[in-house]
Amino acid sequence: MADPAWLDELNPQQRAAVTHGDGPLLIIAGAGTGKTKTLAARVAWLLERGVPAERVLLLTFTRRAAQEMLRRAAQYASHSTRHAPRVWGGTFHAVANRLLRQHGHAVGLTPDFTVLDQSDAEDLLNLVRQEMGLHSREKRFPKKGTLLEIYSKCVNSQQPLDKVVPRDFPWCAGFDEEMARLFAAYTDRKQQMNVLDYDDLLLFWFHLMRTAEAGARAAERFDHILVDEYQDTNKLQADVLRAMAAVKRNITVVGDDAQSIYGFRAATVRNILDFPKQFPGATVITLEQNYRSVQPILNAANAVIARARQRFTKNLWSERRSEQRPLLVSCVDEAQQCRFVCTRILEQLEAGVPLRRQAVLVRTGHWSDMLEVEMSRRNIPYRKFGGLKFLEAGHVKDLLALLRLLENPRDQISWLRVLNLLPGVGGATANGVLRFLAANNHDFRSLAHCSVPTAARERFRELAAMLVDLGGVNGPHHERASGWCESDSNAAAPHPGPLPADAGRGRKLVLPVQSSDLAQRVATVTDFPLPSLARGEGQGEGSCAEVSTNSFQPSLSAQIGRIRKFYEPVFHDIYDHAEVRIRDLEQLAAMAASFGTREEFLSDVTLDPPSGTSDWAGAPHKDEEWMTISTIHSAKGCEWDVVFLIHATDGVIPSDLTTGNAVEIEEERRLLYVAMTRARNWLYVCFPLRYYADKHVLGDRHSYAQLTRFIPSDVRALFEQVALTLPKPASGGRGGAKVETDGRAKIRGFWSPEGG
DNA sequence: ACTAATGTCCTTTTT
DNA sequence: GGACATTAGT
Repeated sequence: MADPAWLDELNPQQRAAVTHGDGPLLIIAGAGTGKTKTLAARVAWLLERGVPAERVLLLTFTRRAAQEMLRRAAQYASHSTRHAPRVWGGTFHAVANRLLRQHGHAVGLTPDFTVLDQSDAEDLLNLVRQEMGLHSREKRFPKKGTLLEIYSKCVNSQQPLDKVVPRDFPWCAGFDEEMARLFAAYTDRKQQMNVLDYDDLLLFWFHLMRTAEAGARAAERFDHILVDEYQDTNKLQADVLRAMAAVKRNITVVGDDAQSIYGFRAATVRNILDFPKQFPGATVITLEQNYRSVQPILNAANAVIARARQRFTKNLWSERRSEQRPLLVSCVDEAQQCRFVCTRILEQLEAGVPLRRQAVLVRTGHWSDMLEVEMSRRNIPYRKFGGLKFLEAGHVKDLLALLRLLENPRDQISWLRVLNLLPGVGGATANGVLRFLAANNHDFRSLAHCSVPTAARERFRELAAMLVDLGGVNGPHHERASGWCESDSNAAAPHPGPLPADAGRGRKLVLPVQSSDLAQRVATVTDFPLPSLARGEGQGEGSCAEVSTNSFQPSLSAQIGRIRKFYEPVFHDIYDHAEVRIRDLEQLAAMAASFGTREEFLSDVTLDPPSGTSDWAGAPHKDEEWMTISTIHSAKGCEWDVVFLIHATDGVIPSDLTTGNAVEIEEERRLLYVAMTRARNWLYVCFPLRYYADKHVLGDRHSYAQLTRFIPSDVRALFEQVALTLPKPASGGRGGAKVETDGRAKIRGFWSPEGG
């Protein structure tokens, strides 16, 4: 077969990677070496060679990356590659979600599970913790966020508590026994609720692969597996992959150990370093020619990473020459840093670099707060990625909770959130209602007979009416004792992770509720099945057909419309600034319009949350000009002509919050490396010398900062160094900062706090 | 006995 | 500004 013409666009290493035949392949692809292009071309090449698109699996770090790659694969468009969209593409979690809805029965799952996002998982963990009485101990028990981190790290690294806690959470020592019990209870509760958390998606996929029949079928399903960003996978993911590739061994992984920045999520650089051992006979190809950055930027970046240990040595080089070295800008304080960045952005814009080709990068979301104010003031449009998410807004979560309830009436977390919306309802009443629901097979119709305090009565009635209107699916299907159907194979064998041994068996639904008068009363009023439900009593014996006659589901938009009819009056009662917030609800509704089913929408929203505040509407923003503000993590895989890294101080990079162990420090070094290698032509590394202490702390104290330790003096020499100073307060406080090495700088609108 | 309002601490990175 | 603990109020 003749090679397609587009192969000529590739350099020899890229071409070797793209045209690699069968067998394991590791591509070490440095920053900007055409990794996306190579992977996309390989997909296209496989399709050209006649591999059916649906037998190719492309695992990426974000769904967006998958889409981009498949779009590019389709661009190498011969007739056969137009099928690229039929390739299975997505994140590990999204693919797990898809596979488990189809084959989950082999590990005791029914296809109607819902997925908990992080905050839901934390809330559930907290609920269980409280019920177990672990919150009131003499010594302070770890908080929910920490608990979930610990749990998650155990699962994802496949290591037991007593190994993880001393190493990564030394301050939580001494609670091992309680935590083990807590995590077991948490696992049980998820079963009762018919929900999976993020980690479960991987965990159950892993166990699916261990079942004889379904595991073999899953492994059979794909002829080729390609994995992007392999350096950011964890042990559990690697185990899943090994099982998926066990039969055909056609696995291609691409990554750069120097860009591994997800250790906090249990990603381990060992996966990529050990790949040749894990897959004996693997071909290793290294891509070193960088097509992105000018050489002076690479020189600086190479110098930063040169001091890291344990890596595939590679030195990036570029044909893009330039006289311009990256700039190292020391500012007097944060305010000056903001002014400098804004001014330079506008200068670059005038010089012909559009806003979309410029970006500001920060270590954590809040470090751009002051800059955002300044940018708004100067009318510089921007979008922010990473940091606070749209989904975390209370009112958005409310609406989603209502939607989830319809999907999975046993979702306690959503119930608690929804019930707390009602006036006069707190934890105790909510618990009572939950108990009541449990006793009535979670049938919405039973709510009509549930008593609640007077203050809540009217709204509660409206809620019940709404749920009954929309909740067609509510019958025997949901009445199995645990919602995890009988396991047909007992392959869900226990392992170091917290999957319970009895995952497949039926489990009695017992809600451990603190005894409270009201809860007892509410529960006893109707602690018997309602007449209309009696037929559903026998453990899941009702046929599904019987349910479906009752389960006409209105369109998703109609459902949301009906929900809003109930929710918006409530919403106005409890939130300030309703006018602003209501737009979010509209956006949510607009977004949902493009989804077919409720399940798809909910899964998508939890597995691939919109990353920016204005990420939702999509098309309307197409033509607008805006620049990017992003966390370094979210900037992975991106590039811009001009990049500003701000707050490059010690204490920010590396963060003061790291526990100080060498592994974490090394990751921070790579973070800096990732940030620097995003830049094509201009790189500004900025750092303020002085920080004003929080307003909460002692008056107007300030502290002094230093440049990050990852740019020591010998590396500094590779930068053009710029020191900004404040002007003398002669002209009544108005003036401009002087850029000592660059007289052109015109910084306007500057108001010196010291000078005034 | 519950809910709602007030007070105090800390504040990564993301599927 | 939000999470958590505590107190005031119904």
